[in-house]
Amino acid sequence: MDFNNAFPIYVQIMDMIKRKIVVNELKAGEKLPSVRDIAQELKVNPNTIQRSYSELEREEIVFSQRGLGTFVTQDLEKIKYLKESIASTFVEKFIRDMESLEYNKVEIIKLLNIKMEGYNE
Amino acid sequence: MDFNNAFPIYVQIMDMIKRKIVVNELKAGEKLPSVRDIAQELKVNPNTIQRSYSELEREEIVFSQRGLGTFVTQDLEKIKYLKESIASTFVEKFIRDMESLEYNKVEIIKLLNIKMEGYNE
Amino acid sequence: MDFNNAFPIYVQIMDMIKRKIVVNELKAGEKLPSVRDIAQELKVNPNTIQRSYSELEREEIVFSQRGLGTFVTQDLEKIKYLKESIASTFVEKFIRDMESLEYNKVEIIKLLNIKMEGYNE
Amino acid sequence: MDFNNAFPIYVQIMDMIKRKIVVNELKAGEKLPSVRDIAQELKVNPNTIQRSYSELEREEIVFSQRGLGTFVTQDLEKIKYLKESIASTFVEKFIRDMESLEYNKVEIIKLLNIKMEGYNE
DNA sequence: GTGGTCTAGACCACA
DNA sequence: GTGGTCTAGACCACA
Repeated sequence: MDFNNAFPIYVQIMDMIKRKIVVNELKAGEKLPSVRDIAQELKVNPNTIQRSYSELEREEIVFSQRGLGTFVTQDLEKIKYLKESIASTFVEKFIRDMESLEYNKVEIIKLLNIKMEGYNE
Repeated sequence: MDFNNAFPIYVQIMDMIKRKIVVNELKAGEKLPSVRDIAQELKVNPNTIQRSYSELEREEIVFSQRGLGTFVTQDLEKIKYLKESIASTFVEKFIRDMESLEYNKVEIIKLLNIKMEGYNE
Repeated sequence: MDFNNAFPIYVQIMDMIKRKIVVNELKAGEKLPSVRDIAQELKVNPNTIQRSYSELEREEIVFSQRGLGTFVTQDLEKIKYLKESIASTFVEKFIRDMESLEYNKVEIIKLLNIKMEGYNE
Repeated sequence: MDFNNAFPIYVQIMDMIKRKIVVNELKAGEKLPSVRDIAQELKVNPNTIQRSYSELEREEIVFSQRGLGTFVTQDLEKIKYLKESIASTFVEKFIRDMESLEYNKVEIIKLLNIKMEGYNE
């Protein structure tokens, strides 16, 4: 993972963890790596990871237990909702990009269909 | 305009100019700002702008005339093609993002339609 | 090597490297001297060599690998083609020169034959 | 005309005048432009032109007459010989270039023929 | 160590 | 004034 400076690093780490959660790479109730481990792996300051974890906890996507660690929420509805809201930002970004090129609704759908023609899934 | 460090500045400037060209903010044959002017405006070194302009010239999106300036190509087909290829990268990025969330083709189109319901255009 | 001012230094360096490649002095896949080494040897600024290398990479005659160095292409066809196109420019220049002296086709061939009489190869 | 620094300017001017003589742009016996005129036109120091003229006189290609000016030689044989020796340098340069690419006699003639196929003259 | 990018500043060619 | 090239020197990413 490498960071860009468009967003704070702690936000980029939050996004990475959210992505792992919504694709079940980190399962409901599963323990996240320790702050120290992840800090070492990503070569960032432990305080930065701590901040990511606290914000995720504030968003109720993870919860921490003193002396045990930090865990993915057990609330499957919450995870489903998280996934939908991430998808939502992708969709909105895409529409904004295409409209900045002055493509209209019909054209956007058409281009998307053409590009996905090959895909089965 | 502010730069992130995910891509070289000269590439980000190229992208900005391309965007202005495809939406006709910079018209076919129109003179671009001088290297020095744009450098001052964006607070980057003139060499960096020079690099952006040279690369754009290599891609035949602009052409430069010594002592006169740098100009948008006169080739409308070229501009049309540029617009389509930028749109193409947006579409591909979007599909990749959605698939990373494990959405399939039908779901992607559906989400897009829902989000664009409000739009008339 | 000494430079004349008819062409940019970076172009003259490109030509020198191309010549070495087509006569197998630099073999397919072989590592080129580092930017810094060649800069010191030719007493030009590393940025100028960097420019030569980038342009050669754009022409797909060399490829660079971050942290490892810059290498001659592995594509023997490409090298063969390069040799032919350099030869082509020599032939064209020669014809232009001779025609500027108002020699015709038959005379050019004749003069060339006379001059090469001594050669066996 | 623009100069490169591979050869002294006075030599480059000599070459230019020789070329004009051998293609009859400057005819046998014709007056050359005055040193001052040509100096002004080429934006070089009159002494440089003077040197070119003196060298050309030493080579008996021009002759000067006090108070009248400098004139192309009347000796047509001399001009013919000059033309042949210039052609000779072109031929030799060409052969050297092609041999540096490791082309042999047969290949050189062949390439030349191919390139001149289209020409009638 | 190796290539890649960027700034600062100079000078040139061309109009 | 405008683009083009070059030097000097810094810092970064990657191995």
